[in-house]
Amino acid sequence: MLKLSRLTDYAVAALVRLSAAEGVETSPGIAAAIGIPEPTVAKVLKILAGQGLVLSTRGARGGYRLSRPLSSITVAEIIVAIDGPIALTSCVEGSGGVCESLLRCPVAGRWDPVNTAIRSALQNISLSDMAHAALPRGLRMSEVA
Amino acid sequence: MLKLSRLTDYAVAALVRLSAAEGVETSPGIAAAIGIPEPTVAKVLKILAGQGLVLSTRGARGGYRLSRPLSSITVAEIIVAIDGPIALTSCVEGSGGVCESLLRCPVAGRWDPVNTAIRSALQNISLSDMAHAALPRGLRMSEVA
DNA sequence: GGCAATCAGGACCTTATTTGTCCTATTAAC
DNA sequence: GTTAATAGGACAAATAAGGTCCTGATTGCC
Repeated sequence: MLKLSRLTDYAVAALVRLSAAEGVETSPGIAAAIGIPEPTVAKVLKILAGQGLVLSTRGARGGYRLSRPLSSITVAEIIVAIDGPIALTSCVEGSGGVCESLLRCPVAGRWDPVNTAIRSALQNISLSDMAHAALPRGLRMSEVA
Repeated sequence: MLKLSRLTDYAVAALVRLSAAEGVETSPGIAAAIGIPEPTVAKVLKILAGQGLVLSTRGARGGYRLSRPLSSITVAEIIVAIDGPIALTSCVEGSGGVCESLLRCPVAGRWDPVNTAIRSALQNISLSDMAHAALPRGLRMSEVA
């Protein structure tokens, strides 16, 4: 169905929430604010922290805060952080495993333009675009619908 | 991992193959040509026929053929045919079921720009672009990488 | 008219992925 | 030292995808 994981959705919600909080907020606090179970939110934040999208402070009075403004975080970054590299087909995963029908496959390697087009589209949408429900820079609704 | 289903991959391979065959080809014939098990290829072809992307002829000497040239079939069409509508999050599926955290969700409905950007990107790549490993019309590699 | 080839449609089982939860260790404030 | 908080990983359950097979309908050929 070409959809992204639910965790990515949670990540966006958490980041937007963090931006609104303007400071350090704890995992349970964020969970309550966006209405998602705490353990799950904690998991997402840990991943985001590992990728450097949020900064964490441990210990009492600790919590998470954004490492940069929403406007400089792209949707592509979040997807990569949570779901891994954006590669629509296994052919381009570069994971060493070669598709067994490669020799006969008439489209071997041909998904690359599709992958790059998707990446490009996602890199041009920042989280602040989403927070404001606006269109990405340079695009008009007529070009996109 | 934001990937599309393997069946979509098979569909592309089958359609490109059908284009090369230039005429009617049977399901087993296509399966042999692209190196994918026959039952699975048959399943894909049935879906494609149902969506009008290929025309089928029943009975002896029957088979499948393209309904239009490759250049007028977009990647988006294939994905929609196999995987259903392109909607990255369940929020926008429009399936009547309302997300239970909708009221608190700070990004409710905000994925729309992302979805439209993805659709736009996929609609600008035709199967003939893939068959030739070329870039979609109007785009240069520098704009996409 | 009968036989063989071929698509149509759906049921079904198996496997892989994703979710969500929990447990233990570590860190820092008071 | 106690409490509040993150770090990291292990794990079971739920969901989705993939693949196979069976039965029925249609058409060409002998």
